[in-house]
Amino acid sequence: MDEQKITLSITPGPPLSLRERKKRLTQKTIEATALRLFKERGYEQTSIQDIADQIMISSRTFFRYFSSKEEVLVAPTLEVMQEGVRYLGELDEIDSPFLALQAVLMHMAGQYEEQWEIFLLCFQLAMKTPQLSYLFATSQFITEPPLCDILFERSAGESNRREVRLLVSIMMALFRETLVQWLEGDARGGLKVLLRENLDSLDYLLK
Amino acid sequence: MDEQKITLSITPGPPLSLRERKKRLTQKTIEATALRLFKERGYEQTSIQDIADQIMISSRTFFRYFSSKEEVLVAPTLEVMQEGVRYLGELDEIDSPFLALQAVLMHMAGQYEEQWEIFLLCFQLAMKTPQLSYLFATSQFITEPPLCDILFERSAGESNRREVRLLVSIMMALFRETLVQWLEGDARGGLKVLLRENLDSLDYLLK
DNA sequence: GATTATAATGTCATAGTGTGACAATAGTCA
DNA sequence: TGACTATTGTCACACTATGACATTATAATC
Repeated sequence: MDEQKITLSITPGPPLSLRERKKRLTQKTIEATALRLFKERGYEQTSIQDIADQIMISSRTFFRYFSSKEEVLVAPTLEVMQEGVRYLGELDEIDSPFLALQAVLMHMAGQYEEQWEIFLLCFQLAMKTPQLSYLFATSQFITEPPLCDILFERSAGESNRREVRLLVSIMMALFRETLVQWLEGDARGGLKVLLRENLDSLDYLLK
Repeated sequence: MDEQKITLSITPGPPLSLRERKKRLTQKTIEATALRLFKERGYEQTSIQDIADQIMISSRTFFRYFSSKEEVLVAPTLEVMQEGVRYLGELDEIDSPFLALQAVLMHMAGQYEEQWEIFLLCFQLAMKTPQLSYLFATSQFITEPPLCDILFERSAGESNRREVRLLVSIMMALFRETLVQWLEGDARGGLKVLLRENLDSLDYLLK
């Protein structure tokens, strides 16, 4: 399992320089340490200084990797979303935007399932801290525009921009709701299965 | 028009005490002043102290009315959403959750149209400040649960909780997207008309 | 391998957000 | 008027976030 992960992270680009490797390491170390402390003491009870002290960096360095304290919690979601965008861009042919999006969501669901522990932790932290409840929406605003662009380009003629945006926002909402339902059940069971169920419910719900 | 507004705000409850009237006044004064300064100087360039100085209150008092600087921008939206919840609760009969929600959204659209200047300003501020882009989603998390509760109670037997939540989150996403489309066009034209169009698009979009 | 260039980090100073504790003031009700 | 309570102001404080500049580590060139 570990080998596969390593392979996956090496594939893009030439062998990483020492600098790059160190940067990724500190980034991941910050993320892991922050999440651990958030879990142990709570989000608000953990200061940037606490995190920085644990791994012997200055608090200034923290902000060079994450633009805010909250971003640590958003980062994992953002990565999955960007992977989803990449996936859509590499689809061979886009017959229907609706079906293409379904494939993208399924792909993202797979990512969530792989790293379910991290996402469950982020979710539980967000639930405990009202200030963070918007956390799931934030990635959406970054992800929707590129998804719309790709879909509009690749399926032109069939649909206009307004409709594509509407479709994407609805599908992302469905995905977010599915995700929440899954995490509320402590990520037990398959996210993909739940997603399939909710997609199938669409037909008769909107009558 | 003004009389109608006054009537509406007096109707619930007995005549307001001096204290209550003063509280509402300062609340609205803070909101109006903050929005004006945000517009003039920009959101980040306006400190709480700036706002407090303008109306001669202490910055401490600001935080007694708004729990954060951002909340000033969310407050107007929140009011509309709460009004939407109230409206749903007072519907005579809920034949279909889907149709009931359409009525709620139309009602909320009316509120937005009435105060379009405020919402347009909030939208434009959110667009200029990346940190605020999530702003539209935040009200959603407060609104969706009560909507779901009412719908589930009043239409029991026909649908389960999972499906109701799915429906609500999708409809709210549709509304949010419609709202953004409207505000991007500087709130010209009717929001209700646009909402009707987007609702009608639903059928063939999800195929 | 020593020597520049450059990227990353640390240090310091600072503006601003948000909160608790308590004193001072204003409104309420007898 | 006087006692009671809600609201506000003052003060102190911890924390977030950023700019400027010095310091250290890596990269690249000879």
